[in-house]
Amino acid sequence: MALNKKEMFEKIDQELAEFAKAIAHPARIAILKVLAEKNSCICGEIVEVLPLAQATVSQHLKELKNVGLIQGSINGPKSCYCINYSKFIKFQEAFNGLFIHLKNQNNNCC
Amino acid sequence: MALNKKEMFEKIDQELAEFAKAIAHPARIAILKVLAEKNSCICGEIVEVLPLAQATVSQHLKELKNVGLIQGSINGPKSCYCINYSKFIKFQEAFNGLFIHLKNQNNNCC
DNA sequence: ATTATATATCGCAAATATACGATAAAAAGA
DNA sequence: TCTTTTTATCGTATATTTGCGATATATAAT
Repeated sequence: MALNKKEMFEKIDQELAEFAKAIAHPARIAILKVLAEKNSCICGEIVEVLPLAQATVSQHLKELKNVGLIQGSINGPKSCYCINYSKFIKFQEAFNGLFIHLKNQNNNCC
Repeated sequence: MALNKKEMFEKIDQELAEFAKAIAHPARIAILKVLAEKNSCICGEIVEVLPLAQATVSQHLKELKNVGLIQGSINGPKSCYCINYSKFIKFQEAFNGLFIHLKNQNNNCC
């Protein structure tokens, strides 16, 4: 794989793919659900609930943060994470855009 | 990585993650768009449009087919692909389910 | 029958993702 | 100050994904 071919596609498709990748692991979906359900959103609580090591959870949190779906603030030795809803809505719109795009022409031929 | 930890999460999250993975590459999003826009959906036409080799496109088509988002029928030496809209709607519902789940409780704390 | 065309699959190389133990860093508590 | 607690990061092992050339297969065309 000499070159990263992803950059040769439309930016809008790249962004949507990036977001899809962020939620393309059940651990990250579970993390998002925990963050939404709990009032507090301390990293340690997520580690307790998930069947993964602390280092792995930290890595998943980083990925979600990199794509902008969550934000975190350091709170003494603890880290507080929560969902960035505005970013989330943006991606939901992108998804629905794709869905609508695909459903508008129903040329089922096979 | 001794064990595949993905199986330790809820099935509903696993399924959503699987779908997200299918559209987590701009080439596969582009393929879906081409299939939706064109009346015909012959593999060769997709290869022409995408900046990828035929073997690579064939592989992406296989992944989309495996997850059920598209279906294909052999038509002489050519292969005809199209979107499986019922599957697509099912996944759209799964996505919106997650979005609603996350948006209902807006406990933004950081 | 032979050739051309279209697509799937094989085999390989390189890149990326996943997972975790060990350790670093940073603040709270004793 | 020393210890404990909490989290991030480093290093490493393994798995998966991505990409393509070569080849196999199957049909159409000549």
